[in-house]
Amino acid sequence: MNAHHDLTKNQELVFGTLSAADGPLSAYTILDRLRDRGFRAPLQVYRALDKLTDYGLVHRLESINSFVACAGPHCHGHGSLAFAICEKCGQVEEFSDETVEQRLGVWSREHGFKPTKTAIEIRGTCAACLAA
Amino acid sequence: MNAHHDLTKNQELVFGTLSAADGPLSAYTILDRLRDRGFRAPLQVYRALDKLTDYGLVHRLESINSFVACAGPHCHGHGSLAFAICEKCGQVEEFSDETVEQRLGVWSREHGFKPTKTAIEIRGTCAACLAA
DNA sequence: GCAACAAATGTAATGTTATTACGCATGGAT
DNA sequence: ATCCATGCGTAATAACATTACATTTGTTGC
Repeated sequence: MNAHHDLTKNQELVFGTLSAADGPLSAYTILDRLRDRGFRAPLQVYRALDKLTDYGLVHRLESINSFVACAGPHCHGHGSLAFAICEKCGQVEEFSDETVEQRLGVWSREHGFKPTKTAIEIRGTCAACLAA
Repeated sequence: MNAHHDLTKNQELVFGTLSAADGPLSAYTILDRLRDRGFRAPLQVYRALDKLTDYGLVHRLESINSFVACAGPHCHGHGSLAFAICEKCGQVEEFSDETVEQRLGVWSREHGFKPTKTAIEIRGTCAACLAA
């Protein structure tokens, strides 16, 4: 589940759209951008997104109901990524922190909680927007 | 913004509903539970929830579009709370971790990012459900 | 008290996000 | 060739959230 997947046509289109975008997109925005490639229904997008997130190629930003292409190879092998989302410009920075992961892991172990998916999302204003 | 607020009638009703619930509720579930108290429209709920979250009495769980009453006094004075959400039974545990907060704060400072709201949500299976 | 202003409310309509249901097509594996 | 898993197309609907506008209530200063 970690390396080059053979994406289907729809998955390729959705992934391409997300990769080309300069920020996160909602499923419906993706749909709109793929209308002239034959997309007609939300489900076509959601199905592709499901697989792409399974593969780890795409991340869902829970707090803004949007999706981003994975920032790079660094995100593989990490249990939990973190995102900083600028509410001014919409840009997202993806990062991970060993210590944070570890602390959340400790909490889970101590409480007998078995985690499957972790969301860490900081909303605020990015450096560029603060400067402007 | 930290102590005993005078809640309005609607805020009281919504807060009461959330406090009485044994887990997170969606806005529409709250609406349904308050129909016989005169609630008719989603906005009545959303408006109350906005204030209650401002006051820190209620937290929004971004990853499941739901709301919970604050677990206790410990949550005041914390920048970022964390939640463990059981996908089996729907129970939520609220906690905070100094180290996690600190690490995310460090990242923000180092990247010139000014955070306003942070969501940390672990989804998985709780101890009780694992035992069953 | 009362005018002026801010906050909260009621209601309707609409916008946005996500899923269910059903049938068909495709591509291996036996 | 049949079976089965996966993917696809389409329509309908469910679930979540906001905008707009009119009215009421509450507070402040006079």
